[in-house]
Amino acid sequence: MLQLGFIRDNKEALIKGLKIRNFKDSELVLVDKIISLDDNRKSLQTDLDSKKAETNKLSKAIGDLFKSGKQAEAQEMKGNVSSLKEEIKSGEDKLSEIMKDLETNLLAIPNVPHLSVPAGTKEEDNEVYRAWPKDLPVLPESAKPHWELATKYNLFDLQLGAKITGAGFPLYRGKGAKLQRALINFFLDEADAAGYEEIIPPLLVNEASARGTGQLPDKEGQMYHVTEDDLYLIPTAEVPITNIYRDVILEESKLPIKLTGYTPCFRREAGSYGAHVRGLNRVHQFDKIEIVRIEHPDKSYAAMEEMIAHISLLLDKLELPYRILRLCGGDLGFTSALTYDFEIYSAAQKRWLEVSSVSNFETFQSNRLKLRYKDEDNKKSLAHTLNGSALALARIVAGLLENNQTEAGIVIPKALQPYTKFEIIN
RNA sequence: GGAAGAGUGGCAGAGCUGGUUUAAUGCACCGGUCUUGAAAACCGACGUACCUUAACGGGUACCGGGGGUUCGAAUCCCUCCUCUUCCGCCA
Repeated sequence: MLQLGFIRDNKEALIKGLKIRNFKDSELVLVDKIISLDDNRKSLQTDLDSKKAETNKLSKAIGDLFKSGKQAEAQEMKGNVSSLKEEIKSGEDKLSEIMKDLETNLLAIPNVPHLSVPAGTKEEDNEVYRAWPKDLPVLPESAKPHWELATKYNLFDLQLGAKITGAGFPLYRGKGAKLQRALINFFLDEADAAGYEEIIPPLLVNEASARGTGQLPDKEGQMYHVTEDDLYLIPTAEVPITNIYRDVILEESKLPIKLTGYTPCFRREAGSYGAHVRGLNRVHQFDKIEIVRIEHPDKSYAAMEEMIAHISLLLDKLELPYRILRLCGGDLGFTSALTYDFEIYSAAQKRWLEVSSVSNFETFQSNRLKLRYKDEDNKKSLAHTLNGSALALARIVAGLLENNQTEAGIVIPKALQPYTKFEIIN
């Protein structure tokens, strides 16, 4: 959610940004509507505040009269307050109505895209930020997609997952399970080495947390909802980890804050189906190591570069071909100012698979979280929040299996061998 | 799940028979005096959000959340949440 002050002061920049996001003229009137609602809010509040000040003064006077025994005068004054009270009551009703209206409209405004965000409406418009510098691997015709390899080597079983739970809940077994565990530990160790504090958060969150990071009310249908207790299964560790700092005012010297956490992630992915979701390409439950940063506004983009370097290193160590995309206005998430997607190349499927998404939310998320820092002069400002996957497992596994298949079996990259304790899956 | 108790400013902790509490007091933090420096002592400032003002300043709301009673609520009532202790269940 954007700050009202920002919208008022940067109306032109906001409208320009919304156009990058392909807002139509009919939708752009929202901005003026918000400003005029806020005007109403201000004048109404000024009016209400002065009326309340008046009643406070009168109440005090009544108390003094009672104390000095002037009952009759006190009673008379009581009568004078009642009309004022009625005006306050109706004013408050009106104010809360305006506030509600204002909030609804404010929630419809996405984050302002960073200046580097390219225009565009679809995936193909995303800009290749860093291409894979070498030739893409080519596998023999006999190469198999990962779901066939999984069956051949007994690594994971989608039918069993479906039997136990439903489609999209893979069951890993044997070396497939060990590979998962190895990747999790590898990613966590790398994050630790890069200075991120490890967190094991709750996997279910309450509504306030889901709201804090912006999953609600925007992506309601994406999350599994435990209605009995009104809790949500986390779609990403970003939610519980970032909410550590909900309603917090940090000392500026505490910045930056760097956190990481491994969690399973649950996504309903309502409405997805088809060839692109076969195997591990898109599942309801997958494992992910997330990195989260809370940064000073001046340093958030430098931090973002660091995150990109960190994730690149992981993929280099895993010897996977990858490219980095800068998302266009049409593909950019609602809450993000700038997002880079990492895609690995699956040689068997002959297509790119998204394995990581790194976003800078600037103050969009921290405004809703009420996450601030105060500087030496005690001035409070919203911090910038960023996060990225480092990395998401399911598709990494898909890529490893496919790209590393040989006659002898599937070769485990050197960097991962200390974790798997085996060099080949055969 | 059952019973009892409790939730007050960064922390500790009064107020809780409704009206000099504009939330006492202590500690911590910050500024100052003193000191070669520090400590101690003393003086001062010391929450968050919003409205208003060019600024100084003024105003409103907030004592776990929400609602109610009253001219007036930290204080009374209702409701929800959380924590502590005991019991039950349990990896």
